[in-house]
Amino acid sequence: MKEPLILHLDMNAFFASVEQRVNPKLRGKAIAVIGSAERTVVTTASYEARAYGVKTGMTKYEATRLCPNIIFVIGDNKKYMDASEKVFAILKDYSPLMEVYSIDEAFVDISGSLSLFGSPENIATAMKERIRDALGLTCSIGIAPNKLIAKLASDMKKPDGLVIVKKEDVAGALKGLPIKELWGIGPRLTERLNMLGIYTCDELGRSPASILRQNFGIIGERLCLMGQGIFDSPVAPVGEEEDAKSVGHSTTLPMDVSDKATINRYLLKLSEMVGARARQYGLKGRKVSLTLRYPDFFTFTRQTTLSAHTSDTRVIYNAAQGILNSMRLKSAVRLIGVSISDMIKGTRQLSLFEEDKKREELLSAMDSVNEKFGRATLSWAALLEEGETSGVISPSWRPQGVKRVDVA
DNA sequence: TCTGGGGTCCTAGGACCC
DNA sequence: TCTGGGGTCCTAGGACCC
Repeated sequence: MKEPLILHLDMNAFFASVEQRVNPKLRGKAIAVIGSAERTVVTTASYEARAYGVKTGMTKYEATRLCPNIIFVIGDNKKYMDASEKVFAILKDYSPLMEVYSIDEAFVDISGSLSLFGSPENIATAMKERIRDALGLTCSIGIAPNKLIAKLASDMKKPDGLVIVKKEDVAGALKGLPIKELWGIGPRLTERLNMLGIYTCDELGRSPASILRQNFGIIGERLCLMGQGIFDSPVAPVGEEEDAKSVGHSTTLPMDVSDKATINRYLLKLSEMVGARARQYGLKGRKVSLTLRYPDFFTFTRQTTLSAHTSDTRVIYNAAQGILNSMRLKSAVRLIGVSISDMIKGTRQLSLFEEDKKREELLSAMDSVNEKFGRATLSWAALLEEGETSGVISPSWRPQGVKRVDVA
């Protein structure tokens, strides 16, 4: 039986590095990739900007205060998707067991790759060289007996790091390590564990499973094992991913809006984005959720269950609108979101009624145009009419986030 | 000129049925 | 005039991740 050997790769300051590659004027400069022109936050800061303390999640105002010369770049997910795919293609050359974890992270099970490619060091070094040659980008790699420790290891040295934690060194790596460093232990769990007198991973590993189970239920036992560096979740290779369990889009409005007609236009836009993507995936959902956020950031969700699964824009829109009409808004809203869940694989059954058939043909025609010319090219008439007169949705309005997932 | 967007998983409580 | 409990479905919210 082979020793399990898992590699985790994490691209360094990915979006910012891609922008610096594409535009030489940005190289060596403090830049931050942001989501949109206004009401946005830093998505990724370049290392030059990080030196000033600029971090993900900061507002433009905060970033500028720390680093007056910072250059803001509005993100272009297509670029990052392209770079991402090239990176993953390289990784796949070293093992078929490659799991894409996010746009800039992947796990590779290299247990069976050693006879072909040599030592773990050789494999990691080769990957890094090829990524640098092909894309001009650096990454950090961690190699360990499982995903948990591999992810920890890739985080230990940045940028351009390579850290290998052997089986016999796992306990040493966890000794004295704050629990919040572990994948899956966030601020809330850290606080609750601290209250039990548990601060480090080795303390977590030594804690009685019964105490943890009592306090954290089903995840208690897992926590104890994680503290010991035990984690048996396998690498789920590309092509064997599960279907999406929900599909949603949300947007923070350029300004707070209380007018229901305006909110409805956004609902229609978001419903179309959700429906289009669900149809692209061949999925249908039976629950429709509406998320709203007030200016004070109070955020809440209301959902409704449909009588049948759908990916039809109109059905999603009507459901979202129904939810909206059933409540009384306390104030203007700053964010609107629509999502569908409780999904099934869309069975390509023939419509019973001619009306439905026409609708489906229309939807599929719209999708193919959207594929070619971008999401916002075609829209519902109501949206365009209202949008022009009110000016709230400008013709250049582009849904953020949709490209990240949609552009192949 | 405060505070993005896309997800997964788990829990808790109420309705309803047997 | 009281007593029960299991199971499912549904909604809402929160923790966590990138």
